[in-house]
Amino acid sequence: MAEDPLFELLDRGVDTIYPSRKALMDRLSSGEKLTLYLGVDPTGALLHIGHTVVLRKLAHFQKAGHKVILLIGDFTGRIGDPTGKDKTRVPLTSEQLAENAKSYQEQAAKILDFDSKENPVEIKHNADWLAKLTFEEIIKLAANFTAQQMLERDMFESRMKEGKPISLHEFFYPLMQGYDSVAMNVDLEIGGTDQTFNMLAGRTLQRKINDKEKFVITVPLLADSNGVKIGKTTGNVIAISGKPSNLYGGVMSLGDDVLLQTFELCTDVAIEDIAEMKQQLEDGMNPRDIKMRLAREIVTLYHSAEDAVAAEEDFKSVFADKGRPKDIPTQPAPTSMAPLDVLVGLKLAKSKSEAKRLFEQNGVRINDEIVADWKRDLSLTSGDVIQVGKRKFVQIQ
RNA sequence: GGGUAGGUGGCAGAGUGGUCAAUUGCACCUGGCUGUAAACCAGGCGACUUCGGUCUACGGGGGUUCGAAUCCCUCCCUGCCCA
Repeated sequence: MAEDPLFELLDRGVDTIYPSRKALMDRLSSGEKLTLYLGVDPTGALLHIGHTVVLRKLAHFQKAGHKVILLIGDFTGRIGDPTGKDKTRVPLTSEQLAENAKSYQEQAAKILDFDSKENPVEIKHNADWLAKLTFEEIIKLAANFTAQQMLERDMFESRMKEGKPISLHEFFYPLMQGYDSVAMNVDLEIGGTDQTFNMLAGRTLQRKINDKEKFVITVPLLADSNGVKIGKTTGNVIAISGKPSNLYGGVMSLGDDVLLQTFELCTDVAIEDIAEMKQQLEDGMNPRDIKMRLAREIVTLYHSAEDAVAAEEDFKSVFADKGRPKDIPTQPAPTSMAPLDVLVGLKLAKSKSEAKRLFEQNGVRINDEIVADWKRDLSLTSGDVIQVGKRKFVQIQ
C-alpha cells in the first residue's frame, strides 16, 4: 500500500516504462525530483481526448512536484512534415508557429498548470538548439545509430515490406527528437506508444553524450476494438475545447468497447469504481448509462459540473426525445428562399447537390416537420428552426 | 548508369478504348432501430441543372480516335532488380 501514490503515476494509463518500472520506481522512491518533458507538434490542431491521456500523465507528475517541460517542436514545423506522403505540407511561418503554440498552450492549460508559483510547467522550443547544429555535429549525432537500428522501427519495416518509399530525411526525426533530450538534459520523457522509437533514440543519446539515464514512459493510444486510433486522422475528433454539448456528444459516440479504457485513461475515477462498472456491464447494464457517466466526468473535467448537467439534458432531449437543444445558433434569414440555397447559405450543406440529397433523404426538418420538396420556395420567418440530420440546428434571426 | 513495374476519388485498392462520375473496403452523410451520436440494417457519397441533362475529373503537358483512366509521345515522381 505504501506505493499507492506511485500506482497512479506508474501504472494507471501507462503502457511501458523503459528501461523498467522498477528502475524508475527506485529513482522516485528516493524522493528525487525529476525533469521530464513532452514534445508536441505545433500543427494548430484542436486538442482532442486522445491527447489528454499523455497530458494528464504529465499533470500527475507536476502535482507530485516534478519539473515538467512542454516542448514545442517548432523546428519540425519549420521544415515540414516528414511522413506527408501525399501533400507536401508547406512549412509553417514563424507567425503561424507562434500562434499554434499559443493555442496549444491555452487548450493544454485545462490540464497542465502553467501559472503555478512554485512549480509551473515550462515551455521550450526545440528550434532554439536544433537550428544551431552544424552539419558536422549532425553527422556525429547520426554516427550513434546504425542503418539497421533505424530500419528496425516497425513503421519503416512495414513500409520496406510494402515497397513504400522512405525518405532519407525521415531518419533524422529520431535524431532531432533524441537530441532534445540531450539539450534539455532531462530525466524522463513521456509520449504515446507511437513515439517509442524516437523517445528511445533520446535515451541512447542521453547516455552516450551526457552519460545519464533517461527514462521513457509510453502511454497507450486511445483506440477502439478494431485498433483504430481515436484521433484526427480517423475523423473521430472529440475536441476538449468548444461547446460542452459537443464534447458530451462526442464521448457518447465512442464505441461501447472503449468505455472502460477511456475511464481509466481520461478520468480521475478510481480504479475500484472502474472495476465495479466492468462488473455492472457484465451483469447486463446498458452501456449507454455508463457512457453517460463518462461523458459527464469528462465534461466536468474540462468545463464544469453545471455544464455537464446541461449537456446531458440537451443530449437527452435531442436524442432520446428527439427534441431540440437549448441554445440553437441563430443566423440571419438567407437572401434566397430556394430550399437548396437556404441550406447552403446557412452552411448546413456544402453544395447544392448535397443539400438536394439531404432533402431527398428526409434529412431536413423545418419546425419539426420533414421537408422533402426541394423545389418549392420556403417561407422562413424569424424564429423558425431548421434542422439537418439529428444534430444540426439553426434558428432564423 | 542499365533493366523493369507503377502513379486512379479523403485513404486503401479495382478497372486497361465506348455500357466509367469510375467495382469494392474504410472514413463520412441521411434514414430506420435501440430511451447511446455505440452496435446493427438500408440508402447516399464530384459540381451545376429549366431535372431532360450539362460540365470538370483517373501524376503534368501534348497526340491518335467518332470516342481515352484505358493507346502513342514527352516531362515529373516512386518501388523493385542489376551495376
